[in-house]
Amino acid sequence: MSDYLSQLNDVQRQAVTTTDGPVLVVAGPGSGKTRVLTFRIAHLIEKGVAPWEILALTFTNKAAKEMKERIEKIVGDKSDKVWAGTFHSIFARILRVEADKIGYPPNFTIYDTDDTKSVLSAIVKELHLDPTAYNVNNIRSRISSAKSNLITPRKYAEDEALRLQDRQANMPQIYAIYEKYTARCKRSGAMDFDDLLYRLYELWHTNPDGVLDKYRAKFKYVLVDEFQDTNHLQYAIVRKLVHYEGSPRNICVVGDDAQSIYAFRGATIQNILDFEDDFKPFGIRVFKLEQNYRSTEQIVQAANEIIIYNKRQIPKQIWSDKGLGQKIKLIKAMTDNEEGRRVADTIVEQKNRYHLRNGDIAILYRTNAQSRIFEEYLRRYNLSYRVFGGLSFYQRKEVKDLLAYLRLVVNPKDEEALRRVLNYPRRGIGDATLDKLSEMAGATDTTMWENLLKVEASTRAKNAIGEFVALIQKATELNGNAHEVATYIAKGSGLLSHLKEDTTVDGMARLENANALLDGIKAFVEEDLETESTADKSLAAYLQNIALLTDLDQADPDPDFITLMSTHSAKGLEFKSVFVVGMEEKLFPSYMAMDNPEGLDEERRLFYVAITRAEQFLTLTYSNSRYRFGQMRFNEPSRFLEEIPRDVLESTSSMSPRGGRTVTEETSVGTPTAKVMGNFARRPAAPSGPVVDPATFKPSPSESIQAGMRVLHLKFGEGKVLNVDGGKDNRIATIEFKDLSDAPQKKIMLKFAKLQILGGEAP
DNA sequence: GTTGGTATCTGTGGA
DNA sequence: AGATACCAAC
Repeated sequence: MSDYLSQLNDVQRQAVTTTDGPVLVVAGPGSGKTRVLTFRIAHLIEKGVAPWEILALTFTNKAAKEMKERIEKIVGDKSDKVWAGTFHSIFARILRVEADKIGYPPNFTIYDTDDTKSVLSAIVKELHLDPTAYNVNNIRSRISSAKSNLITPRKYAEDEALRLQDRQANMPQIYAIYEKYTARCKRSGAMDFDDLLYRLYELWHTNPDGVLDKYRAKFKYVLVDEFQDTNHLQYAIVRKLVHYEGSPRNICVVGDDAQSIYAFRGATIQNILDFEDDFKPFGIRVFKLEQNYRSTEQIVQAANEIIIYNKRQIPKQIWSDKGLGQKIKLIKAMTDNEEGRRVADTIVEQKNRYHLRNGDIAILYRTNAQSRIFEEYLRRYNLSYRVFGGLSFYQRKEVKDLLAYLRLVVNPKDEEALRRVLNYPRRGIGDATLDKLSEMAGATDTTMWENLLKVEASTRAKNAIGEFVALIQKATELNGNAHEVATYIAKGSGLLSHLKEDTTVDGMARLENANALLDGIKAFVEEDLETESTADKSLAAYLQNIALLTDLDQADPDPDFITLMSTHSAKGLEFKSVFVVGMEEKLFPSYMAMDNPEGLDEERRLFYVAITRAEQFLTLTYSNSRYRFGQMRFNEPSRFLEEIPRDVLESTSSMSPRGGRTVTEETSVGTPTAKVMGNFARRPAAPSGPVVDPATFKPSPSESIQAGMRVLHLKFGEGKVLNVDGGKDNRIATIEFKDLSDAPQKKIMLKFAKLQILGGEAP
């Protein structure tokens, strides 16, 4: 397969074939980013680079999976050997091998967010702190961001600025919690999600036995996807690997500042800027992918104009040649219920009129909690759908309980697992005993497990503990595969019979879930048994396999389903028809982000991500009222709706008389939508920009715009055309606006531009 | 220690 | 509204 290069445009091809030295690819939505990444890897392999010398890091399992599949299509089986995966999974893989060098067992447990929160609340209790002031979510995010910025517990304690912030937030003891939490994780042989990064950094930084040099020699080519979503720590790790004296610096990062949506967990687009600076002395090449192959022009135009409202961005102009396409549809509903019904109605209509399949359609929302109403209507209309995100299978209580037993068999130090199941199902070991155990462990720096048989307790408790320990030990001695051990535990612990006792509907669902987990373990043991006789089918291997999974990986009986997911998880996906729902103030943008400009910009980027998922049809919906916190709330339409250019909007409004049918009136295309926009809360337009009175504004034909002219723009006011680039349909003007102090120069696509010529001729 | 009731908080996003 | 946290009674 060598004609793959012909499937690329010029810039893409350069990004693929510039294999050596540092490369930054700025990739707009739908610009073929994954294609560039996968072709680049394939190209490296064809050039003779060994697959295992290539490291490709992504953010989500989904992205990693897609990348691997696409590489396989080009180079075949060799693709297996490429180190492609999420930051967390690749780093976990390395850490398992090197664990002993940093004082961890190779079978270390990975704590998920729930485990972390549970450890934290135990610590808050032990330190006799007020749990209302010490909110575990807040503590967790403080600790997480400390780790992401390479601040150790000791440094934290010495950092006056951080300590002051904590005092002001009424949580002066965070530093102590951080220290205790770190110690407890280590004692439990456990790492949380941040530790998977942090400990790898520590490993490479301290470099015991020259371990870093080993990986530097191994990974000759490094690629990072979604670079705009990396945090300081992730970049520090990557830099350790490729940025050193004598390194060939074969690193390629791909990202889009406009799609950075994880600042809330420490991601920073500063990394892109730093990357440019760090590698400038080493001949960095920058490629911008600006052609969008996904969406029709009006969707691209809307996206371009929205993102202009953001303060900081890398200048680029995304364009499409897919034709104007359909206008963006706007649906206004009176209630959240009506919103659900009308989205379902529109889906039925689109399916009929355009012959769309369910799989062509997605409903995107800001918060997972919004999915319920859409589910109800889709079910009522008999439309097959699937909800992604939210409570995943592995987060359900009954699944976590069984998993906790299994974790304990693999790693008896795991305190969280022990706390979870020592008295579940009930066997008469209460909080008092648990507290005593914890205290003993803390005092002697041993694990709770080691103290189980020594602890002072009632006869009943002591007997129960004895049986419990015997059960776990016996499971360990079984030495069977994952499924044998799991079945033994599920029965022997009384967990299954306990679940069977509950005959309510919910109770039966729980039993089913526990059985589904056992089935899943069985499938794990049996898969590829013939082909890979050497594959590790132990319980430890199973747990490692699932620890970093998020989505429910069940085969769907009906593969043609409508996708329901959060705007965050939609990144990287595309659908013919996309519904972005709940376009309301305090919801999208989220109330959490509304009070600061950075937060608002991130919400806007999130909206940008959402609308650029659409290939042909984009529908935005909002509701006047919705239930939140069990109460009816009234919200204004989202400010983002106002930022969409009116001439790409088509609007539909409705009245739903009590018990009556929906009356739908379509506003004709092209009519100025003042009537609709009149419903919006009025807000100043562009940040600090002047607003031109639309009544007196008369746009000139775009062909007549030439360099040197003075022009008027509806949002940015008066400016001077510095130059005009590109030909025919895709002429792009660089214009300096005198009233925009921050970033006066804007690139504007003339085809869509609303510019009025004020004077000044082409020289 | 367990049970059952009431009070309280939560409800961005994800590996 | 729904889950969890907490408290008094057994």
